[in-house]
Amino acid sequence: MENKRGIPIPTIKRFPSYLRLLKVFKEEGREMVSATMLAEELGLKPIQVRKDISFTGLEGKPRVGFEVEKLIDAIISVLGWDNVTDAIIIGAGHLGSALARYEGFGCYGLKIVAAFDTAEEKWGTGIGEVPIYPFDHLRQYIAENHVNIAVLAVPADEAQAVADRLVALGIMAIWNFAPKDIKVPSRVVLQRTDLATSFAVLSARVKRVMESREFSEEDDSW
Amino acid sequence: MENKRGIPIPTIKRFPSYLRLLKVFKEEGREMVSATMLAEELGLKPIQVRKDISFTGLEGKPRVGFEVEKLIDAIISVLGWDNVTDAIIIGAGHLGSALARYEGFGCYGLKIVAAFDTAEEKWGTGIGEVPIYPFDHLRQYIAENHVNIAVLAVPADEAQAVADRLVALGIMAIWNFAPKDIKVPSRVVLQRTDLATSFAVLSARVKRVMESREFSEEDDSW
DNA sequence: TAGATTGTTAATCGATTAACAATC
DNA sequence: TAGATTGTTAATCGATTAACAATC
Repeated sequence: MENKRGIPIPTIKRFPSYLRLLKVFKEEGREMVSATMLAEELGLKPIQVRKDISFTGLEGKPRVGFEVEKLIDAIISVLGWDNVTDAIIIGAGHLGSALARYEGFGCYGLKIVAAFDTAEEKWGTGIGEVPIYPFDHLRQYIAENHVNIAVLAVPADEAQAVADRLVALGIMAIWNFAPKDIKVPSRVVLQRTDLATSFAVLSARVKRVMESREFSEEDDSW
Repeated sequence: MENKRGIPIPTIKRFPSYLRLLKVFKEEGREMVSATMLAEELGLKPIQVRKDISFTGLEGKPRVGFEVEKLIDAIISVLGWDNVTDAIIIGAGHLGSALARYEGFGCYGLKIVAAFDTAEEKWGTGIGEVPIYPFDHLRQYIAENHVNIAVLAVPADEAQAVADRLVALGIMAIWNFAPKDIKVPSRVVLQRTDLATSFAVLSARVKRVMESREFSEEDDSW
């Protein structure tokens, strides 16, 4: 049974890694897999993997583990990746285009159906299979195609204004790639993928390693 | 004073948001800012902002807050963004190219100095200012230019092999954008930016909202 | 001065990890 | 059977939050 708060975010974040690995195992014809083995491959602790899996509700067999296929289905199900969801990309610049072409989204049940941009010369063209429309078509497109998710890939200084507009048009979730913290009403799901955040963690860890190396060198002189 | 483990990762992750906002304030000519105000703007709690700032070692003034400029410097310093670090991009596909062109890296003290790709037709060309070299030049380039950080933007099935090679060539940190969990020795800093992880959180939250809406509808019938 | 804000210490909360009985 | 693995319950750990004295 799920707890009131639902599955913990850290667990959710580990699910895609499990899923990728499980798909490899399935390809290899493996039918059962133990938490121990998954943990080994992903550099996690077995108990953590077991705990994570328990949130899917799937039960394993002592001594053998879990059915690969059922585990895949269970994870896909809790993530809500079993139904394809349409999404639009706002901003067809370098990043927006790269995202529009990204094939991995298919695995997540995400389908990019259109891109929108202010640049007139892009209208009517496309990024791979994804057509590019003018900004002004947003309202009509969202209404006609029942799009719930928008991927925001516009410059930082336009992000808030565009988000406001998306919210006004009834968008339910915004995946924000702009390097800007935007505000949306609480009913709208806002997810950030911020390069700065990710790089900050890397920087801090690199800095720590450098400093510990300096210390070791100093220690040598003793 | 820093604790033994260093600054908590959640705090590190919030620093870039503070930094962006502080720069806006600086632009506007504001000299002092309170934790209360930063919290308000970013949707955080004042106490959390104060706690985070305390890790920089900067002291504020009761009633007024912190000096904007000093706070900016303090955050840049703890993140290690005060010195420019050279980095190379491995893989000049759509994502690699978008990353190579990304201007925001400058603010983080990150400079992309070269890209490497296996595709012969790309050699000698460039992405914006960034030259593209063949894979075989990696060893020489890293040795001659003392590059410590590599941005990995290759297909998932090549990621591990390329990472192994980078590690062998003495790379200190790998920023992995490939949708694959790779293994590196513990001395190498590995940072993932995984679209699947980010989207998983979004999906789970969207799913939760949808389910709660279903419940509300059911509730209506009572 | 009065009151907003800081910084510290303690309480709370949530996730991870440990311990261990149940199971095949 | 013996032993590896599961699932649960309790302990630990770390981050967030609350409470409050200190300060300008």
